[in-house]
Formats: sequence, C-alpha cells, structure tokens
Amino acid sequence: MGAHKIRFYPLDIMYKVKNSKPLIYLFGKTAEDKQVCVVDDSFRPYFYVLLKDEDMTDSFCSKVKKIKLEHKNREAAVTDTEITEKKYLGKKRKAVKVYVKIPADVPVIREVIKEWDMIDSINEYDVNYTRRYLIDKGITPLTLVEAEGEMIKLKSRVPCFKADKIEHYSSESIKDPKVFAFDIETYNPAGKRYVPEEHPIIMLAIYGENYRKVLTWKKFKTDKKYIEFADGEVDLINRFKEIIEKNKPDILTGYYSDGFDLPYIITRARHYGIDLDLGLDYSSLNLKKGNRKSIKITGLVHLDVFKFISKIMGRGLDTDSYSLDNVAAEILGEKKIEVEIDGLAKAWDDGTEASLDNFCEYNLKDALLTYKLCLKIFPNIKEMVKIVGLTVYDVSRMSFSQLVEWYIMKQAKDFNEIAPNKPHYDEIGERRKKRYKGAFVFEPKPGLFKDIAVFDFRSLYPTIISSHNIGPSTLQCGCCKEKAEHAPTEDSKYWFCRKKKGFLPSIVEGLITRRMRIKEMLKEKEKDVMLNARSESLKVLANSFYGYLGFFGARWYCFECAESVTAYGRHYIHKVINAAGERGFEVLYSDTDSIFLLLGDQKKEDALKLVENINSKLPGIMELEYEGFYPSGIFVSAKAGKYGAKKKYALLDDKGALKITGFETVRRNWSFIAKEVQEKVLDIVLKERDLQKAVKYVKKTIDDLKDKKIPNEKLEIYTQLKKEIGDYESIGPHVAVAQRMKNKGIDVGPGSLIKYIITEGSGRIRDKAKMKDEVKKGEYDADYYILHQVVPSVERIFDVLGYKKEDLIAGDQSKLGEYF
DNA sequence: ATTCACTGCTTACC
DNA sequence: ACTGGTAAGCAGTGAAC
Repeated sequence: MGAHKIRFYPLDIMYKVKNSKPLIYLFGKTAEDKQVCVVDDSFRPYFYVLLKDEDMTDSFCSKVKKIKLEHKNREAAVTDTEITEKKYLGKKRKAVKVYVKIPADVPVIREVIKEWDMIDSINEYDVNYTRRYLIDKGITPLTLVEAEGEMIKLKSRVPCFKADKIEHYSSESIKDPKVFAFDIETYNPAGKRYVPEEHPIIMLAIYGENYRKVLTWKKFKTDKKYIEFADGEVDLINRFKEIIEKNKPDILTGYYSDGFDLPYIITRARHYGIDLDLGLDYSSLNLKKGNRKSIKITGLVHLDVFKFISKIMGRGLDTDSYSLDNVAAEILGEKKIEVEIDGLAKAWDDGTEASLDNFCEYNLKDALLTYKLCLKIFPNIKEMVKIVGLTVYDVSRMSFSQLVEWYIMKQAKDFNEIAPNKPHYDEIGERRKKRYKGAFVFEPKPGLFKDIAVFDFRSLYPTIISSHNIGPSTLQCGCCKEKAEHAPTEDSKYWFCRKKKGFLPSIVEGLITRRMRIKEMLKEKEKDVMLNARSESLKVLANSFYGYLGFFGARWYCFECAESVTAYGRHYIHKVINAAGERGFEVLYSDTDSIFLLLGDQKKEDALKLVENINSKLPGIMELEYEGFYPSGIFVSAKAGKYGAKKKYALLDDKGALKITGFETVRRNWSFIAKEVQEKVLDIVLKERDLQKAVKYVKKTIDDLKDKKIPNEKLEIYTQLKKEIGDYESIGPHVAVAQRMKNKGIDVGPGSLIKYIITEGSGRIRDKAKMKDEVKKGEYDADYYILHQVVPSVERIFDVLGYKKEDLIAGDQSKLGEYF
C-alpha cells in the first residue's frame, strides 16, 4: 500500500452512513494551507449499560447481542459488547459498552432494552456521534492532527483522504483561517416588519482580506469599484454562491446571521428554487430549528459573531444592547455609517443614485465591522475550542452550562468516568423548585469615605470547590462518615470526602492552576493575545462550575454541592470581616467575595499584613488578594428605608478614575438625562468635593428640562420585553408601548428593546409613554423627568452630604424649585 | 378618590 | 431551558380607607 501521511487542522466534522456503516468526515486545512476532507470509517457508535448485579454481565451481553429488528427499512442491531471497568459517581463499576451499527441505532436499541429488569441504568446514549468521535479520539478542532492513509475519490468540493490511522499530533493550532464576512440589506418599504417571503434582498456585502464587494441589482452611476451590479435578485444570490465557492473561506461570518441574514437568504433562494449547496460535500445550508435557530454549512465554519458575544463575552461589555453599532463601538472603537435605513426602500424605488451609493457603502461597512469583530474574538473562540474540544460551530453557540458540561465530558474520558444522564421532564420540574441560600452582602453605612482598601478572594467558588473537594462523587462518602468536616450550611448535614480527590474538584483545580501558570507568563508579556484569551476562557469555565452544579439541566447536578459552596463562601467572608474588625479596621462593605476596609489611621501595609495573616490560614488554593486602593468612595441609603443600599456605590481610584457600581448611571432602564446628572454629581462630589457646584449643576438641568431644552434622545428609556406581550400580568410602560407598536405592524416580541419617552398628559405613566418616533421635540413631560428621573437619581447622594430628603422632594415642584 | 402594602418586572452585582 | 442567589427600585394592582 502506498500509504502516506498528512497533517491538518480540523475545522468541521460530520458523518454519513454508507452501506450501513457510519463514516466520519473531518474537514480542515492542511499544514500547507490546502483544504482537505479526511474520512474515517473505523469508529463505531456505542453506549454504556450498568447492571444491577454485575454477575449478570455475561448473560446480559449474550442477550443484548441477539437483538435485531427492522427499523425504517433497515436492520438495527447490536454488533458487539465489551466489558469495561469504569467509575460512576465515585464508585467503581463494571460497565457494558454496547456497540451498534450506526448512530441512529442507539435510541432504537435503547428503547428495546430500557425496561429490562437487570439494567440499573443506560448511559451516554445521547452523546452526539461526531462529538463522541472527537472526545474518544482525542482530536481537538483547530489543532494539528496526523492521518495516515491515501487519497480517494468522493463527491466533494475538496480533495478527500481516507484515513487508516488518525491521531492528535501536536497542540499547535491553525494560524490565520481565511475569514469572509457578509451582510444583507433587504427591501422593507414600511420599515417595520421583515417579510422574506415577499421582499427581496437588494444588497449583499462581502468582506475578506483583500476582498470587498457589494452586490446589488439596480443599476446606478457610481465610481465605487467594489459595487457589482447583478441581473436581479436571482443573479445576486447565485453570485454570492459563486464568490463563496471560488474564494473558499474557512470561516463565513455574519452578525446575527443565524437569526436573520442566512434564514433570509434561504427563504429567498427557496422562492426561486435555487439550491444553496455551499457545503463542501455539496450539501445545502442546514437550518437547525429549535429554541434558537442556527445554520450549519458542512465543511466550512459559519460563525455568528453576535451569538458568541451575546452569550459568552457580553458580560464584560458595558453596552446597553448587542447591536452591531454598539458592540463595534466598544470592542473596535468604530461605528457604523450613519444612514436613515428606513429610507432605503424609497431610494431603491426612486433609483436615487447618491443615496443608493451611500447605502452600498453602509452595507459594506457592516460587513467590514463584522469581519473585524470576528478577527478580534476569534482568539477567544479558538482557546475555548482548544479547552472544551468541540468545533468552532458548536462552541461559539454554547451557553455557559453547555461549555462546562462538554468540558467535563471530555475530561470524563481521561478520568475513566461514565457521564450521568440528563434529567427528564419530571426531574427538571423537581430540581427547579429547589432553592438554597446564596452569598452574604454586608449592609454599608451611608457616607462619604476617604482611603478605602479593597480585597477579594481570587475565584472564591472555584477555589472552594477544589479546596473542600466538593462534587457529587465525594458527597457523604462512607469513608469519612465518622470524623468528617461538615460544610457550614445551617444544619451542617453535608460532608465531602477528605481522602480521595473527587472528579469535579480535580478538574476545577486543573482549570485554576492552569490559569495561574498563564497569569504568571502574562506578567512577562502582558499584551499576548493568545495567553489573555486562554486565561479568559479558563476563568469563564471555572467560574461557571458552581452555577452548573445548581443548574436543573446539568448531568452532574448536585444541589447539596451548590448549597455547600455558598455556605463555605459565607463562612470565609465572615472570617475575613471578623479578622479585619479585630485588627481595628472598620468594614465598610462586602459582597460575596470582596471586602472594603476603611484604613482610618492605619497604613496600607497594615491592611496587607492582615491579608497575609488570613492567607496563611486558608485551606488549599484559596487566596485573598489585594484589589485596589481608593482615596475616596461613597455609599448611599436605600430608597426603601433608612438602611444602606447594597450593591450600589462609587469609588475614586488612585489614578483619578471613577468606578460606579449599581447606580442608575449604569442601568439601561433609566433616561440618559438622569444618568448623566447622576454621574456628574458623583464626579463632582468624589473628585472636587464641591457641593455647591453639584447643586448648581442639578438646578441647571432642572431648568433646562422645564424650558424644554433637553433633546428627546436624552429622555428615552430603554426597557427590554422579556416575554410575549399577552403574557404580562402587569402592564408597565414598555409593555403598553410595545402593544401599540405591534398594533401599528411593527415587529416586536420577546427580546426587543423598547425605547419610549414619557409625554405630557393625564392618567397612568404607561398612558403617557410613547415610542420615541411618535414624540416631537419638547412634547415630553418635564415634571416626570424632574420628579421621577433626575431628582431620585441624585437625592440620596445629596442626602449623604447632609441634605435632608424632605428638603429635596417636599412633594410639590414649587418648593423643589425654591430649593434648587 | 386617595392611600398603601404588595407584586410583577427589569436590571443590576458577584 | 440552556449556570446560581442577592438586591434595588420602578410602575401597576387592588383592597382599605
């Protein structure tokens, strides 16, 4: 045989059944930057069976091997069994690995045997065959793999290679995948609702390295070389296909392309009978329905930048919404081109040259921003792919819980663990009802303070899980029963094994220590993109473990574990609070894992000594860290009573930057004018300590409001619709506005961000709330914005400075006017 | 008709 | 349905006055 070797970076995986045999297709890029498809027919689908009585193993095996049944015109059969020594939730178990012919046989065979009396449980029957392949073979997408075999002929857009042997080669990963970004503009005359069945795609922009193009099909004069005129929409779609086929990108990216662009293109293509067979195996775009639709293109990676940013990276962003404009502004520091997009349909109808030209530029810019965003987030996705071990397509669409679960699934192979099953409907219901106590939050004393030192536990919950060996397999172990250390829950009824490290605590510890090593390396090269991305991915995973333990849908769900983690968390933060008190520090605030100390007449070094002392007593890898020193900070009282408001404070750091937490300033459902005033007041108070200046500023704003000088944009209030309009029991302003929008034919539903302004009039606030487009200049209700927005946002800050609340509000506005 | 305690709802923090 | 609990604070709701 003339077998030879190739090395490649896998990008996508799929399987097909041929002659009753499943074939794995790995699509990727060779080390020489050529596309390739590697085929492997050696991997057999299987699942595990645990028996009640292990002595029955042989009789089970012979019985199960006899199963043969007709299913959908073919014969489903067990091909083999294998007796394996595994671990299941901390116990050694003999597990029978049951092999079947093709993946689709797994549920068929399971259905037959699931009522058999001798069976304790059937496991891993729902593990997707391609994911199973990646895990079992130790193959990580984007990471160098070596295959041995020979080239074969198959119906495919890329050369195919039949592998006799395939294995992970090195951790070296793909360098610069070829990225093409695209974006469409559609004809939308009413400017309200997208109707893909009726309205054509009129522009389609594509952007890649050294490639830019806008396809459109209404001819007009232009000097832009990137504009290409197609002969109508059919031609536009076909050109799009051609361009992708010809340029062979590794990644096709869009912004919300799972939810809008590609479904739209699919609908239009279907309308004309065009086959969008862009898959490298000539398969069509595959729309995966479900709660959140997604679109897969076999062989190349369809990456919806919006999905990954909104699900995983969004936490770190300050933006109010995940619109392309906002996200690009924050991540890239670049905005979209400003156009009145509602005018596109008219410009299209009228054929207004200058206008269409401009819309093309706008279209291209969107594709460009998407392209840049994709390059920017790709290192993060790549590192997550390398850690979790699944494809870019999967990882970029996963939620936190799924990432954690698949990371555990991958580790389970190395730890020889069998995965527990997902809960069924009833079990989910039961789990969802259960609640447990969470973190401790210290009630602050309202006031303006000087010299504050802040400390926090480094990854509190993950380090607790590791240091106290918390996991389902170590819970209530028999070996420690007599002299166990109990978790500090209210009734102290749980303990965790102290003798043997559990599976989950081991892998959490692995994540933390790996990240510590990377942090160490980052000290040398701060800006290293790859290391930063890896550190971030490890952090995201470790931090999600605790939530995963308490998540109703988790395979490794463990209510007692989650409850114990927070109990230990409260225990340790209280220890720190007490120790600080004993050392003569006044504790200003604490939330979950952080503590704010007033230095008073002590020095920073004294506080650091305290931390050192605490650290010497902490178990395992737990550690309290110095977070920062703040020359000035303010805590305010809560609206509801005379107590200090939690989760609401502002600090001035030693570089002069203001750090605002929890205040209206950082909440999107407050008007910009109120947020602006509040931020300014905090700034003046903390930096300049000039009360009169702050008062003057507020007074000026109130006057401007009264004089109708404030533009509408500063008065918009954003509130998200979280469910169907009809499902609301209580109709708030945003729901009322959404209803009226819907009546007008505007497409709003769960997830829509409703923007409204309160206008003059009588009745409830919701009756005065109007969508922003309906409000003309100066039609706003000045009293509302003064009394319900601006004054409430600053009154408790002034309160701290000695002004009585009564003086500020005093019921009617005339008195308010007097004060300011 | 007005007041008030309560609930629903959204969005923050960690 | 797609990680957890803690918390603030709005507007609406409906019973008591």
